[in-house]
Amino acid sequence: MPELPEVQTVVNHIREDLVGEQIIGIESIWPKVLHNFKPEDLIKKNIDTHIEDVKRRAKFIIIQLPDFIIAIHLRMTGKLYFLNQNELPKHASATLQLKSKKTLVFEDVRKFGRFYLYKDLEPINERHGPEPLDESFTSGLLMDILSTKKRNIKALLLDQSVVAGLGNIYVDEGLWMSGIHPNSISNAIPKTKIIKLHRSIQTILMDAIAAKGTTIIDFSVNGESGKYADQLRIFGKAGEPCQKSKNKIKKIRVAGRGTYFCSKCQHLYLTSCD
DNA sequence: AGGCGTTCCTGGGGGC
DNA sequence: TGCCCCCAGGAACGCC
Repeated sequence: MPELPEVQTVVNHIREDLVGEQIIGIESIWPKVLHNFKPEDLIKKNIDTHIEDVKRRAKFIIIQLPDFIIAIHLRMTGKLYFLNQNELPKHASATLQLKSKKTLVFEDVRKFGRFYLYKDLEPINERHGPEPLDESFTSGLLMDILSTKKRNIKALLLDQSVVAGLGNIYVDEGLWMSGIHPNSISNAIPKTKIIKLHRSIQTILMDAIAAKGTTIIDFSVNGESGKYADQLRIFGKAGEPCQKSKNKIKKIRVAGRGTYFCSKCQHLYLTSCD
């Protein structure tokens, strides 16, 4: 399940080859993959324009052209990479044909991933919170966010309109590292713990990007895959001993998601005491 | 406001 | 071995 580090890894991987390219065709093999446009709409707009930049915002891959953007969301199983054989993979949802004869393929087993055509980032910005690795995302900002809401902390951190880019894996990791029970109520968490949570989120995301993510991402020929899986401390480890307390890691359901935690290390804050 | 259920999908795991 | 059932989950949406 691609989250911020996995999306950043994809961007880092394809960016150099894509900047300066021209898109000469788009094929939607699974028609629903194009959420708000048709292939002709894109081609009409695209004559003689070059890709200016490829970047990430929240969990979107942003292909920036002079007058519009293509935003790609991988959802659960989306993969975006340059095709280097003749036949398309079994679960190809769409392809972008480039002037250099390269083909960018979007492969997506569960077909949740989508392409969006927008004038600019505004439609994405208006439904997304701050980037957790931005300078503007301070511990003070996180404190404001948590204290002004009375919400389940895991649900809140998964909410893209509150903080952008976090998903199930990195939320569990962050809550474990900062010693906060996933069922805690946001405005009951003490300040010192919020500072710890802030630092944990940033550390975990940076380490995961450095390791090229957790999810196995097939980059075609060299089959590069994320190595952060080796560094996970809590996610997917039900029944194993916690690294800190040796207590048995539990799996429960929080905010509709499978949630891993250590009942000894992670304190449940339900009512404000300061 | 916020929690919860539903929808979209398919591969894979559990149970028998 | 084989088959069926159900689950996993990001985000949008509707309902209470």
